[in-house]
Amino acid sequence: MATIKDVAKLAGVAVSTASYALNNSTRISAATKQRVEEAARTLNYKKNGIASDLKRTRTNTIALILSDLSGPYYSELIKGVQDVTTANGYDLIACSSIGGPQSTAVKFLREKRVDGAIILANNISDQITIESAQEGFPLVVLDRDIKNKNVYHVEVDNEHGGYIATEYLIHKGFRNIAYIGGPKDSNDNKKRFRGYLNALKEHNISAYSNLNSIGNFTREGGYKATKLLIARGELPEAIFYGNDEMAIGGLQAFKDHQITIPEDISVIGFDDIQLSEYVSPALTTIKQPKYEAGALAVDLIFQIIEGKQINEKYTLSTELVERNSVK
Amino acid sequence: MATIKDVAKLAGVAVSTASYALNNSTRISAATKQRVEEAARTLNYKKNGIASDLKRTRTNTIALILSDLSGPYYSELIKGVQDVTTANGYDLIACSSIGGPQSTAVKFLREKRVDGAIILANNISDQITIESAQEGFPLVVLDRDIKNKNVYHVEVDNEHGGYIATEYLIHKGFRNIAYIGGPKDSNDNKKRFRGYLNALKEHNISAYSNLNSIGNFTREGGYKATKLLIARGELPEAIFYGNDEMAIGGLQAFKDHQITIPEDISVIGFDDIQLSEYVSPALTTIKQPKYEAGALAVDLIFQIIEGKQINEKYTLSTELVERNSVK
DNA sequence: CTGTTAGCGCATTCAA
DNA sequence: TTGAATGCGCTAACAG
Repeated sequence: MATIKDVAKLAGVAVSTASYALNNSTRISAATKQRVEEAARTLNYKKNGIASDLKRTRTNTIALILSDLSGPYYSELIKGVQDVTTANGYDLIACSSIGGPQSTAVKFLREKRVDGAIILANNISDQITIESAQEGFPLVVLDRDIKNKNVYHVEVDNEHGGYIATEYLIHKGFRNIAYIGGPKDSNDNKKRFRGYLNALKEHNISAYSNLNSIGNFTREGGYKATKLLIARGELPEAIFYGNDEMAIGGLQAFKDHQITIPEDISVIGFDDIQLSEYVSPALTTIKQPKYEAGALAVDLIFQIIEGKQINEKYTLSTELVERNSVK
Repeated sequence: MATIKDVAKLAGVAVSTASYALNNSTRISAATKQRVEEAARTLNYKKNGIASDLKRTRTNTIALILSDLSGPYYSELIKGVQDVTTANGYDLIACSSIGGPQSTAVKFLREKRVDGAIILANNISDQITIESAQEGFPLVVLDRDIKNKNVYHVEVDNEHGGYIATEYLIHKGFRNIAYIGGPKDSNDNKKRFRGYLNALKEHNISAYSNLNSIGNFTREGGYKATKLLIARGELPEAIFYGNDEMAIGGLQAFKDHQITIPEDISVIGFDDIQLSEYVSPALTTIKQPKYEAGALAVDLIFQIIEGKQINEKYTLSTELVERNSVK
């Protein structure tokens, strides 16, 4: 494996000259540059990026920590991250936090292998996040609240989203509205539920018997929770599912029982995942500004890298998407 | 930022001792080890992974090169890659090849930042792939044929897949079968088309007027190609779309024109993406063994790293998934 | 415009 | 069991 030394030797110049030539420094004459490039080509020289990074004490890359590289896929959000990173001339790598402390994600978080990181991974502990955050290593968290120096936070307004979902159902004339929620320890879920309660309270409507923290944010969870609801025999007029996956599971359960949506019962979800447009009926839901969240997250990283002072928390707003699952 | 020197100083030992202690060498007494670990903790020491990698001349990580981190999402394939990588104690990072020669992917491919790479990115040129392949840097390509030393190749049998798709339609009694294809320069597309032609020829059926390389493998491309077909006025009895995305676009176009599937015309796709199960009607398609392909790809990397001799090409077979889009 | 040289932070060899 | 010394490959300050 040829190193820059070999290239320099073959070109008959000093190592530094070779380095300058290869890195497009202006201080090198065209002739020398040519010679060095030619030498590099004949030796099939490839620079060792690791050595380069070590020397410069920066990597020019940002890590995106995901709970699982194989999905669930926050496509829009990643697009936002990707676009802004590229626009700033940085590189982006994605890694998974499967495996907890042994995971690739933790390795990258801990070992200064990147210049900053964005975390969108519920399976990474707050502790690891806090331990990794340091002066000069900006960390932006997207899916939780962490109060800690050097940890910044972008979130969508889940509470208000829960509020407008419920408000919408109330405006449609429903009074008996159930909330089928996700995991108890999910921050997003808590906030959506709170929004739901607030909207009800504002209209002096009492909440439907609690089905929070039963659906687990999965399609299957939504299916089972809905089956349970049906088995109880007292269906509400409308259901607000904590996320679209659960709502889609619910749609399936209703279909199994010949209950038609939205004629018999109205359904609203949360997230606006791609699938929600394709299920039948198309799912009315709350859309999150995912692209913007991703873009903002990286933008914050760059601001911190540039030494600017920024807030430790940013909140983006949600929006109703009307489709066909509410009567 | 504390380095290992600082830790050693605080613990009152030599740097090497600190290194051994931190890396669980047996040659360090328990007492010393404790002292070093404590020092590391109080200084909030984090090792510099880059320096470590440079010294050891290996990174213990594999790169997965994708055309775009934000999808299209080869979920199953990535899962295969991920599982096997983790099982071998290696780390996995994903990076995108958007931006061509300036992309993160190329940087990782060229600069020895990883111990091996798997390429699933149509937007990376053969030339870059070939240039990057070297002794000691195994490269596995998943979406094209490259004949070159040190480049290995895992593919699904697209030709046979195209064959069984067409064969299936013929068996259902159709004679007038169109193929709507993807990009002209796509290897997968070429092979699927060839399989289509072979099946027709075997039954002495002539091909429908060529619509190959019109659909671009995108939903929108499939939509437009189908619109064109409809505008022509002479609909075939059945259509074989080069991939599911295009087929789904086609379904939409037919819906726009009140043409019902499969009553009026039969449709078959290729890939078995997640969505194909949810569209209406559910899409009959050809399933690729994606998980296996991903798993095999990494497995090959490890075999090469271990110095074993392997074939330069592996082919996996496809399978028909019957749903409701063929009459 | 080009060459000499000192580290970047760490792991590891060799002596003690 | 520990410590001193070396160098992984590269960049950049400095000198010429």
